[in-house]
Amino acid sequence: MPRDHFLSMVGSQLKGQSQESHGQQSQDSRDEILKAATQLFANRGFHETSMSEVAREARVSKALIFWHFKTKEELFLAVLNRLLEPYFIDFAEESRMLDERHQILRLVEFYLLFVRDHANSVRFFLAQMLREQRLSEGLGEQIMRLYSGYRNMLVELISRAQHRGVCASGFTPEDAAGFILSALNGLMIEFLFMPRATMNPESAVSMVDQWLFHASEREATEAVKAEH
Amino acid sequence: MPRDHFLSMVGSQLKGQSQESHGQQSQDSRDEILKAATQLFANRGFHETSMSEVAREARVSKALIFWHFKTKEELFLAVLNRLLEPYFIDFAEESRMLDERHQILRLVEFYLLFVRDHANSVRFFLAQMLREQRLSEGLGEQIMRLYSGYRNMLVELISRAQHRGVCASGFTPEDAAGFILSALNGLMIEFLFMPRATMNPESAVSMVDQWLFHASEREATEAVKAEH
DNA sequence: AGGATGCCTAACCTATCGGTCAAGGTTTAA
DNA sequence: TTAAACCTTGACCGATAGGTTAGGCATCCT
Repeated sequence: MPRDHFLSMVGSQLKGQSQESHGQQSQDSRDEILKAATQLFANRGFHETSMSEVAREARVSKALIFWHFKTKEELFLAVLNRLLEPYFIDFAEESRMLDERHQILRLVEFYLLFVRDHANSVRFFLAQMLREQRLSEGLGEQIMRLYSGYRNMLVELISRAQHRGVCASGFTPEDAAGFILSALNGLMIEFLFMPRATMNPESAVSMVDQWLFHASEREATEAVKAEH
Repeated sequence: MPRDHFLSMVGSQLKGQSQESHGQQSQDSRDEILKAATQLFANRGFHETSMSEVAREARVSKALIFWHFKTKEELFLAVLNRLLEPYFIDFAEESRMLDERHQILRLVEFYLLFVRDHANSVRFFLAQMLREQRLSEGLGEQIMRLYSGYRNMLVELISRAQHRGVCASGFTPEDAAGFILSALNGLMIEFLFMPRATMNPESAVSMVDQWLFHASEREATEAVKAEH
């Protein structure tokens, strides 16, 4: 059943980038600028970051930035793309061999690990989407696509597991997925805002396992480990 | 057991306000300015809003703003206070007569209704805390106090309910409160980001009721209604 | 050789930013 | 009546914002 590449859509990203192949020497400075800009935008946001700062940080003249990117906004969009890259992974690929239960658990674990490991950019995107709709139209769309892609995977997997009778079925797959996502987002919020929150993905995975598959706590822990 | 006013701390707010009683004529213009500034800051954020804009929106000269507030930052803090006011309510007062179960359910309902009715400022505070730590130090503290006040109420109520034997007790009150808060925050996220999310507080309350008190769905619905 | 093109900079431009100032009108109170 | 305190303004200030321009120095093609 080759519904491949649920989450792999690295192409066709935010509008307004489409950077053609330039010469090699320009690529270096362009990268330096992008690196600096990413750093600054992510830590301070769009309006709080000036082009002069970016230029200084990238050790480049301000005019060069405007040679690479027509406007500040275009630079910002390029940065968004850069930050967004790790969000697109090919999940189906790496978990094709697992049964539904382990795929679900892996998916849950993945969400939390991702938030933990990319806390900075997650925080940035959240703030960006809460504020400044204008600049984030494409971004919001993009992230919503990711989000509903993730949700659909969950729904699909739970549905399959239910049909095979290996999963609790006192609810629709949609409701179950919605519930899990709510819980995950709750954990995310806690992690992003409470400095000392530990955010233990293992215990979350174990709770989902108990809830969906009535696994004992011991079983659940082992299930996580078994995924390598 | 008079642990009064869990959430009532309207006094002692953000540093740097302390507005002495001015004459009456000044109060009007001050309010106009605050109203305009609140509007603008909440929709665009601090750096994206200029004093000239505020002046124009309030139909007042820019200099007058600086007569009322020494700096832009001071104006911003005053706005934060204004936005924060509805967050401080005296919950203990209004629910003293209810038993634990209904207090808990009321508390859960309150959280969701509040987020729904103050979506704009919630969104604003969230964005503000995700970005711009500098300006939000006091704010973050303040909100954390509110948040942990809320959590403590939950913990306390669940604990009492457990001791009276009217509440499921396969977990510590702290864990239960943490779980409920995660769920609530998950719903909040969904509501803030998904335009069409319905965010039905009743069904959430009913789920908590079923979970904590093993109430049937029918009972739970009635319990909510019974609170007036 | 020599122009076309690509990469890069110092200097500059205008608009707007947060903030000040000197002065004028209005109350209040002696 | 008059002076002090309060309220309000237009004009102004230096700094910095995003963005432009003219030109220098490579490199490549012919």
